[in-house]
Amino acid sequence: MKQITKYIVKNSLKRIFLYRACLVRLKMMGVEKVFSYTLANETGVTSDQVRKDFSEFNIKGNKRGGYDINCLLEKMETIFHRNKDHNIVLIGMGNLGLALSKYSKFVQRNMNIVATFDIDPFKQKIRSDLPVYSMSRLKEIIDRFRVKVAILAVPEISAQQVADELIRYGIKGIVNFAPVLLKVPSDVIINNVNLCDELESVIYYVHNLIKADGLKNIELLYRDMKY
Amino acid sequence: MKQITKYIVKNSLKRIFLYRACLVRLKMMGVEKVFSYTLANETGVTSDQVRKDFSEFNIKGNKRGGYDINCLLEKMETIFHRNKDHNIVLIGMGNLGLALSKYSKFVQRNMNIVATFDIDPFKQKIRSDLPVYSMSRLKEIIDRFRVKVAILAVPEISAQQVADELIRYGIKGIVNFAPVLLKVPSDVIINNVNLCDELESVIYYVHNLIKADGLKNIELLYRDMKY
DNA sequence: TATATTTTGTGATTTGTTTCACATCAAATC
DNA sequence: GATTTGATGTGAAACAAATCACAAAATATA
Ligand SMILES: NC(=O)c1ccc[n+]([C@@H]2O[C@H](COP(=O)([O-])OP(=O)(O)OC[C@H]3O[C@@H](n4cnc5c(N)ncnc54)[C@H](O)[C@@H]3O)[C@@H](O)[C@H]2O)c1
Ligand SMILES: NC(=O)c1ccc[n+]([C@@H]2O[C@H](COP(=O)([O-])OP(=O)(O)OC[C@H]3O[C@@H](n4cnc5c(N)ncnc54)[C@H](O)[C@@H]3O)[C@@H](O)[C@H]2O)c1
Repeated sequence: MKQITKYIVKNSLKRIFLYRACLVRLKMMGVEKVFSYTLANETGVTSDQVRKDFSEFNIKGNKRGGYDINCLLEKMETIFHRNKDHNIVLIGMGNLGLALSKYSKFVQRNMNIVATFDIDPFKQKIRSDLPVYSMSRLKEIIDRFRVKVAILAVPEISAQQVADELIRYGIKGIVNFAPVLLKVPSDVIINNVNLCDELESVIYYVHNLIKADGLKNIELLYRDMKY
Repeated sequence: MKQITKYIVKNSLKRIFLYRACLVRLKMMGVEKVFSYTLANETGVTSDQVRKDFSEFNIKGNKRGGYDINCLLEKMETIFHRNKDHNIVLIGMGNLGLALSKYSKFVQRNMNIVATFDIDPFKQKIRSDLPVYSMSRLKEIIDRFRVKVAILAVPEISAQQVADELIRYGIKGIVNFAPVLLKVPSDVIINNVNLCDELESVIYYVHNLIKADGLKNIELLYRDMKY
């Protein structure tokens, strides 16, 4: 029970994802081991940071020998519970939901959208690899597939109500695309993805960059954009 | 030229977006002024944080009287250059690109996708509010509409090459949905949106949360998920 | 007009994160 | 097998962000 109390900060988690993507690429290229500075170069962080991050997750390499890519990837799989499959539900088969339902990378990473849901009977006829159910079957499916995580792609106005329903049926984590802050119990994880904000912040930085033209240490202006 | 050297950190920028969304909502409800703790309550941060953030952007309120919502919103518009319109191009009209091209919130925030592009002649026939051009017209459109920011929704494999092209034509900021780290000159802003990672991090936190069931200060586990 | 109250704005302090620096070890070389 | 070399791993130091605490100001009240 000890190490559970230790929480992992979003930024280092994000960097770990970066490292992993890079490792996968290197592996495909036939590379078998890496040094912290290889990963650092590829991902735009410092090698210290790479090692510190690894140490945070208790990942060990070989002094002088660097890290074995296979070991590294295996360790990461365990850390991220990727040996198991993860069943997901997707609510809202509008423009965005439809795109997400067709996204093949989720499956490649063992994250399976087992079913999608929409309130609109018309949407329920969408020809797709995935079934589109009416909301009345939500509980049944969540129970059957032991779903713990949901993707929420319904309009702003319905987001809270749908979230409440999901949580009532046992959902513990939501990736929320609606631009609202959901009110949820403290044992439910919400990850808000707000694409307007993402676009707007780029515009903001670009403008400042243009105004600051000629500034030496431009990277200071947007150093947190890195990942 | 003084204040330009001061960079704004992504987190405080994100919080400002939160405050703004909240202010817009309150305004619609007829509210005219707020206190830092009102905003704090609504957005789940502390009132100190709200005031510190405001002070970072040089936003002033009235001692005892709080903040006037209209002034606040106006100030924010200026800070975010929202008095001007911003022309955007969208590259890649696949599943995701199509959804994004139909997203009405961008326009509501003065961010106009003026044209979309795809290499696939078939995609160029998509019936949509927006024109879908072949890549050969990219330079022309970027010049004509003085576009500085692009949304990149092409496959991983083409992302770098398309980014290079965009930058060659003068694009200074990219919201990149392809799961690759683009190599770009230091005066170009990249904002990577990696939806797999977003989903996976929720799964990670949910799992740890379930394991840590009964832990007092659960919020520690995912405090950086807040916004 | 004086006093109490309430909220802002910001240095000071605490807390958190990254970078530095170097001991430690494993391999390569002599 | 001793010595050099080159990498890891991690406390210590430096830096950055969030919280605290309180003076200053504006309003309400007496
Ligand atoms: N389209 C985009 O590219 C995009 C980008 C970023 C964010 N978003 C956000 O994602 C959400 C969905 O956007 P969209 O463009 O797909 O909208 P949309 O209107 O195309 O789709 C919403 C879908 O949700 C369904 N729905 C509505 N109420 C529901 C309910 N109570 N239960 C179940 N389903 C319900 C609707 O029938 C519809 O099919 C919105 O909150 C939007 O702000 C969209
Ligand atoms: N579909 C999703 O929900 C989703 C979610 C997250 C991330 N992404 C990422 O977004 C990107 C697009 O995803 P998608 O699902 O829409 O893929 P897609 O294959 O449906 O669409 C990609 C589009 O890009 C076009 N294209 C390919 N090469 C091009 C080039 N050189 N120049 C211009 N256009 C080109 C293709 O013709 C196609 O229309 C991918 O990198 C994907 O990993 C997609």
